[in-house]
Amino acid sequence: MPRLPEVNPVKRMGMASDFDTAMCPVRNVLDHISTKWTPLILLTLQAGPLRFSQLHKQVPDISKRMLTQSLRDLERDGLLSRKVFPTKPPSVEYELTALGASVMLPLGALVDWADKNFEKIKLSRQAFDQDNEAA
Amino acid sequence: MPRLPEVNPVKRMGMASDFDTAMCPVRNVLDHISTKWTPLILLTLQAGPLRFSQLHKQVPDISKRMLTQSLRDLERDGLLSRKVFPTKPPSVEYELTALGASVMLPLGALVDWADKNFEKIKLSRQAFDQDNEAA
DNA sequence: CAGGATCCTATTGGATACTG
DNA sequence: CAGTATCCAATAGGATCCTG
Repeated sequence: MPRLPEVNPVKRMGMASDFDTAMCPVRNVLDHISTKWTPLILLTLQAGPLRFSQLHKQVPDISKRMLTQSLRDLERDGLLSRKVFPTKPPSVEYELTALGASVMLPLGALVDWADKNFEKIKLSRQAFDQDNEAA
Repeated sequence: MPRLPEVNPVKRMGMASDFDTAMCPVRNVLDHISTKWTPLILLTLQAGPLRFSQLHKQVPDISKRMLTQSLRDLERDGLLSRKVFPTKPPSVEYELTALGASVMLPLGALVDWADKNFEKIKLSRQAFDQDNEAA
């Protein structure tokens, strides 16, 4: 997903642009929600507001760089709020907004689905890989 | 997302592995469902089975390469079936499985959410970008 | 503490050409 | 038709160092 300057890259110039991806909510919204990290972050914040370092500990394996970037994306989309407390050293608290909380309904359902069907999927993968051992 | 050999890359050796990502359904399942293309493909197949070329036309902008790869992934996870008809030239039909159909409930809800909140999100982005024009 | 900046590697993914 | 193979450009993302 591109960062801030959301341009519409029409690759095949002169071909009378076929489809405006910037107009498509599925692409435009889901691309931000369904990255490697965002579901984990949103899920973690569902229990309540957390500071940067707390999040860093609770989301396994994420780097500071990606955490910062993901948090900025989510803040920009209005899914969470960022409050800076002028302590020294500063502390910053992240919290789901109403919009962010609202996405957790469908997103939570998807996570539940993943939980319930994980075994089934692993079996399917095994079977598929065995069939393709004609390599 | 890695292809077939799903190994667990423990980067910091000797550090007593902290977290097994292969055990986490959110990572393991959602990473496959929430890519750039999979939601579009599943959504398209919801209306009924389609052949490769039909899918290629109906999913905007996807390349043959990525379509093939995404279809393989979804087949491996058991979300869709692939039926080859021995015609000449061959035709191949893709269809949602029961499992694939079942994921469309939460996934469809997420898409609906994206639709409903797209405007709100675009406004939030505008506001955010304007505030940050202190660059 | 919460990041920003930089560097560098790995992965993603498009374009193109070829095949049963 | 439905891919596979190859090459190459763009992006993601980790590691490290620096700062108010």
